[in-house]
Amino acid sequence: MTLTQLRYLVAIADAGLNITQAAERVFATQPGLSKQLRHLEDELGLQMFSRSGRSLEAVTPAGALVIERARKIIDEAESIRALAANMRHESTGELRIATTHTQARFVLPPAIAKLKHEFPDVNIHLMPGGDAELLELLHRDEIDMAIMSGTSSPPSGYIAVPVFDWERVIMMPNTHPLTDVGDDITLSQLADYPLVSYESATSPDSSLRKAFAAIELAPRIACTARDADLIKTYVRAGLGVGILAEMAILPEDRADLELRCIDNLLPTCTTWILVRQDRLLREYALAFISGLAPQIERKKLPRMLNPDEPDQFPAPFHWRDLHGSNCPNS
Amino acid sequence: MTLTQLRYLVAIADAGLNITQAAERVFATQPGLSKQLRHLEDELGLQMFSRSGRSLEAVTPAGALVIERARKIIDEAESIRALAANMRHESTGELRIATTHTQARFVLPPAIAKLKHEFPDVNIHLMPGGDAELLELLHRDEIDMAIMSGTSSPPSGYIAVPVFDWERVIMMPNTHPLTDVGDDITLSQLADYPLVSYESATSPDSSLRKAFAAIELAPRIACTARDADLIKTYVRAGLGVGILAEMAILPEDRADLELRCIDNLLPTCTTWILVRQDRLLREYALAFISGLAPQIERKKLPRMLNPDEPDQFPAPFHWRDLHGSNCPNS
DNA sequence: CGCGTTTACGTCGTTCGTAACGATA
DNA sequence: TATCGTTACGAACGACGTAAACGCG
Repeated sequence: MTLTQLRYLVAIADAGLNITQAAERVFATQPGLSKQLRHLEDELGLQMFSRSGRSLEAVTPAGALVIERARKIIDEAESIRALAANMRHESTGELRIATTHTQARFVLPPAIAKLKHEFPDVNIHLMPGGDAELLELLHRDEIDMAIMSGTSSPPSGYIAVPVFDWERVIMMPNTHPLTDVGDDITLSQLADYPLVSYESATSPDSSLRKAFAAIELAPRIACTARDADLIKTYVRAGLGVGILAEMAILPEDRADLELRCIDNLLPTCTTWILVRQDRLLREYALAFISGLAPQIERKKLPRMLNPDEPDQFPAPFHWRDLHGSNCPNS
Repeated sequence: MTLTQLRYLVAIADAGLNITQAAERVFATQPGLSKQLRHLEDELGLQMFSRSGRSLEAVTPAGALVIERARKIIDEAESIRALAANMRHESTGELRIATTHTQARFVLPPAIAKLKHEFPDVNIHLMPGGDAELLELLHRDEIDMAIMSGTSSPPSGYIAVPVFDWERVIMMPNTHPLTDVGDDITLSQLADYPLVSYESATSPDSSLRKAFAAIELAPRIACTARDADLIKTYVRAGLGVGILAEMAILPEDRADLELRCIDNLLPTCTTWILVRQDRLLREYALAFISGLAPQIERKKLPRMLNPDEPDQFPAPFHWRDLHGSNCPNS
């Protein structure tokens, strides 16, 4: 059993049992992986994958157990490498962040700029995606951290660093009938108009749907997008009332769009940074986290990320307390 | 970085930074380990050990972190091998148990006989030792499990399976003055005579000493031994009153020795099986555990030993409830 | 001078890539 | 026929052990 064999094994598992594709991902040749897989299976005396003909069909129960442990091993090995790089005060490397559009476009830029300033030789890769995709990337270890939001508790199985709380606001053209209602708009009034919001609003357990369901109404979602800029475009086009994150509001939006805060209508969201357990982060990744979440002391961060001694994270700030309110009616 | 390098690294650490000795333990040559250590250090770009001249002096802080993770890795690798052997229903292997003399002599024999009957091809190694040595062996991964007892909670950092509860009894020659006192002997009466007990009684935080300290007396320990048979010998020789585990009483002891139960004088002891976390046990090791601790269902055992889902262990039986009482006065 | 580490060197095993082959949809 | 996995083979590398040299107590 070698580390290489285990790395190949999980690569094959992660590539959906396609050895050729797995070989590309680990920068090796397909026969190499085939042979190493066979060697591993010979040594352990059991098949990791069930075969039909020559191609891999499914992961065997035994294989699943082995893969699970193999992941831990390569995780720890990667941690050793990261640890060594940290000890050498190496300031080059990669930082792969998967996140939603709103975070990438409106929240992360200052933190990334700061990071680039402190660590100019770090390559930052931003990967946009929906929540499920982010978790999948994190699980497959293709990213260092995922940054995502939610109204309830964060997904388990990862370390979740609370970054900040935020509210949703509504947005409509100046000419929209709802502008005459005044400052305090209700959910039932909102239910009268088509809405434009994030893709996640289509999920039946989204906080938006649940809020409407609580008063026995259902929102009419005219269209959805992952992209806050697209939502604004459709709102401007008159497709409906936009519901989006307060971070997404730019000063110039106020020129032609009417904003309203609806803090009491929808639950507060929290943005988390998700990190794999037992994965040691590079120095610059820690710097990035504490740059994004200033309530967390930089030097306490390593201990907080250690799953063995679960130090509690401090309560996050509210976005508004740091960046001011975008709400004329609050 | 290879698994071999990591194995060599922890071997060197465990051998007290003596590469030659480490080489013997891993069945390799000393230059081989030297070179692999150097390669690892070169690749990681940092020294695992500080050198003075040509010999290793101490573990560097970075080295300690690496070794810690390396241990996890070889642990997981070992688990994969064990898992594979289990899946193949292989019934050969080694079971290395470190335990105290009392357990080995009076408690384990039936369980070991049963194990040998079920798995005739398993080699069982029993290693006697004091509590500290057992923990050290367990930490160094030279044994599969440690079986030891205590009155308070078990040592942390390991999985502790409670096996059974037991009491201490006192033992003296027929001619001893205390035999006239009657059934209810008190601590202050005991304090009048020299005692013979286990080595652990010399420790200032032993439950024996603490029990005496609670009534502001100190026991006079005439002599101590790890070995219950030795304690009996010295009691027979008239050196003092023996205090030992009720499991250590044999029927023939009643012929020339007087026994008394002192359940209310000293706290109840619990015997635990200690297992390393994240270490997968072989099938026969699980069979041994459930043979020793019948209150634990065999099929629930794997889940209970998984540190991720801490299933509670059932409360252990009392020794007496399974094996009858050795006490004339109870 | 003994103990322990390093260096040097030759051998052996293993890994890896290229290329050809085979099976499958 | 395109795709994917296996087999074959040769080259290169790396690991290992033996033997000798080096420092240190």
